[in-house]
Amino acid sequence: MDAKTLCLGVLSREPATGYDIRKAFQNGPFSHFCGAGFGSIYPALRKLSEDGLIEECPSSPDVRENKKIFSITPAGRKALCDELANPAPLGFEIMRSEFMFRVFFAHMMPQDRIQALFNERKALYHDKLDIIDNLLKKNSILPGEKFIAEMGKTLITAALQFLEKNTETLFALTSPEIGQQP
Amino acid sequence: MDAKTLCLGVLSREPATGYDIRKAFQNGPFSHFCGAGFGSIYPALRKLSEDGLIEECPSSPDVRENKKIFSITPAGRKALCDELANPAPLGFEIMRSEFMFRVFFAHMMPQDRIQALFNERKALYHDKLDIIDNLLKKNSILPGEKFIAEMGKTLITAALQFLEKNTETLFALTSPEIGQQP
DNA sequence: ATGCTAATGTATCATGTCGATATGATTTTT
DNA sequence: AAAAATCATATCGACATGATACATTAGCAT
Repeated sequence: MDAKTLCLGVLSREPATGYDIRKAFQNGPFSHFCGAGFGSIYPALRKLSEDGLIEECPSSPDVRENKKIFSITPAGRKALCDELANPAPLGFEIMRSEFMFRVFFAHMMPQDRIQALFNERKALYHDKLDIIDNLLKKNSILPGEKFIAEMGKTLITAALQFLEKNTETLFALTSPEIGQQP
Repeated sequence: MDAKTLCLGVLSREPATGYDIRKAFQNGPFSHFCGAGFGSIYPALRKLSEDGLIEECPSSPDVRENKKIFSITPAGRKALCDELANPAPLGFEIMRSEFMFRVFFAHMMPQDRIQALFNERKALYHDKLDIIDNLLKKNSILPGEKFIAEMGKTLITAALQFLEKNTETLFALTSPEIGQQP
């Protein structure tokens, strides 16, 4: 699932600029299961444009110059449908967590540093929950979108609860004084 | 958190070949929260070697020729500790799921295709649970490792339960006959 | 024995992605 | 009116990914 398909997916909902698309990945409805940066988005938009899957909306006086609003074309919508229905085995299901990597090596870290990690991670989970809760408040939400938002909420809530329940257990098992052990 | 640090982390547990490291990311104790392919691992091992953070074990007659077993050096262990204790804000916490991306657009897909997706994803979750359960059976497991394995188990179980509980809800909300809607 | 398949192992390449950065316009705050 | 935040496009180097190539070893069936 490359950046082109991701952008096409975002644009299938409503016309948007490259900037808007990035927001959809950062804070928006896609933020908890996919993403892309400018370095992927702008090249993708160029290619999609060349292939006629999206097109630039005609400039209008009330829109800032050199701001490019793209909308999906019928061909683009078909391409997205085809890609979605593609029966090839599911590709990525990737969980990458620097938090987990660090906690994995808890025995090599000073305990106050682990504590800080936990607090930081809990705060981030709360932020993500807020984003999702806002999504769920919209009444225009489609079934698939709703399902995925609720799935995200469930997973993040589970992570949060796990952290809250098991923090003390971990601390009890790691000695406070151990920091560097070369 | 780059490939070098990831490899260093794996090697801090026991000496390993590039191939072993990849297995640790694919099926091993790191498989549910980080990863890297050969294209990242071998260059990382070369650089770590150049920097003296790991070293190649001397060849022995009972080990196959041109098989390179690396072990972490004291300098490498120190570098890992420093990196782990680094108080810079946590970097990645990335969830990328092609499954979620597709289900998000459930209204554009034939219902039997969604059903197939669900089954495929459930099977993968079960595989991952098996891997983690095997990790938890080892009695040499360290506290951090155990914590992360149990966190992974919790998250995957939550995902699985969510899918099982809510499949029917989603199906009820998406019309069976809708496939392509251009 | 012999052939066959799967697993082990190192390595590289084209392509794509990430994070940082540059640049400037517009809006909001002070 | 100045300052700060946000909006918006774009590119660059460094790195990651997935595919592929190639060779060895182990198991195992015929």
